Amino acid sequence: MDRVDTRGALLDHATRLVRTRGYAAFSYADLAAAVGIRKASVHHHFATKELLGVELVSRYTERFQARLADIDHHATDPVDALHRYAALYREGLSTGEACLCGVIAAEVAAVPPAVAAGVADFFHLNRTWLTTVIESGKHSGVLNPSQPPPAHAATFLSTMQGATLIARAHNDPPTFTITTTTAIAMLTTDPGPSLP
Amino acid sequence: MDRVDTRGALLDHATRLVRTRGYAAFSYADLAAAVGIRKASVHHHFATKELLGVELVSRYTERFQARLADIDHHATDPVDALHRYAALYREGLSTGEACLCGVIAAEVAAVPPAVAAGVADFFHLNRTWLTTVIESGKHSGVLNPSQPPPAHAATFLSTMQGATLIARAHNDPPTFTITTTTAIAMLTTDPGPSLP
DNA sequence: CTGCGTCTACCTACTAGTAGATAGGGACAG
DNA sequence: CTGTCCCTATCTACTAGTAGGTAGACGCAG
Repeated sequence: MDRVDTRGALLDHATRLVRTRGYAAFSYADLAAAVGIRKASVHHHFATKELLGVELVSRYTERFQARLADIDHHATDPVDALHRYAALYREGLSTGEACLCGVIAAEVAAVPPAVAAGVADFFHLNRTWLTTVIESGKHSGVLNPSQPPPAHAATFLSTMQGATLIARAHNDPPTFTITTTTAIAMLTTDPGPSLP
Repeated sequence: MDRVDTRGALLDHATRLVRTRGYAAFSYADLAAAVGIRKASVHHHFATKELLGVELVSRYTERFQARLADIDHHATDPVDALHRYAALYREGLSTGEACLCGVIAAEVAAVPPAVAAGVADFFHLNRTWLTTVIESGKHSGVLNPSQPPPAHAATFLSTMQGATLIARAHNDPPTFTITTTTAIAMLTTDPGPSLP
């Protein structure tokens, strides 16, 4: 059969399930029902939940990376890039979806080590990209980081991840926007060491 | 019976389990084994998992609130208060424990509504307390928020929550400290509107 | 006719939750 | 002081349902 792309549909629905419910709280039965096939058929495509989890994270990371490349191509300056970056997290919020890796990070002790490693890679990738953006903003003068760019990158990433979870808990996307706008404003207006 | 405080021991162990594994990924069997009684005896103290979850969140919130009151009493100034606030999150990190409410927020769609409501209350409480601290720091001049204090409070809370999850995913508490120190530094050195 | 995708049917282990028995302690009546 | 009654805490043994995973058969396309 495979008239449409069953494997892709499984990955799509599994991604949505994990991003809303978490890794431990979604099952092959949920996934089979969502896609419209039997549980055993899911196992045909992904023999174990761990294998599915690893692919989920790596596909998510690849797609996220592609979005970062888009930002690199289209952003007018580093400030615009940070706003576009925040918009990536905001996208899923309207349907109750938080960042796949942020969700899995919350239950890191309950997921297979290979899945946890993929999540750590995702965070590392994001910190690296943000460091580059902040550095270029510093050099061009549109950003005024008072601390080393890697420290600001870690902080900005943390803010995005936390803001996503908190805004979703309140079902309140506007608060997410206020939070991210504030985080970006703090990077633009900071002149360095405090004035005498 | 009840020679020692069984109920308290159950709450202690359940808190630890949720903070490391998440809500969905811990079971009454785990909890019973951890405390050293049978599963049915856990049900004697907490009839349903939802009841246990609600009490877990409310007890955590009460204790957190008490810690905030301690900070109010002992902090030398608002900057010190923010450092002490960050230390609250850092405490659990050495044993792999993230904020109970941050963890549950990640799987909010998979927990009973009453539990999710408790988590939302926790976040609200924290935003309110942080707003007060930032306002007093603004008035005394040790903090220089460029945005309204409530916006900074939401941002700072998001940063703490995100930093906890990310630092734990990397098993890297030093990164947590860098992140929180940076977040506080950004509040102290920001002079307001950007310079011409 | 081979092989892929799907199915039915099943497995074992575990889930939350229940039923009913047992043990000990405290209150109180005689 | 003793016997009875109730309450709390625990236990063993169970339920129905779900978890992830497996075996083997069917049908269809190349």
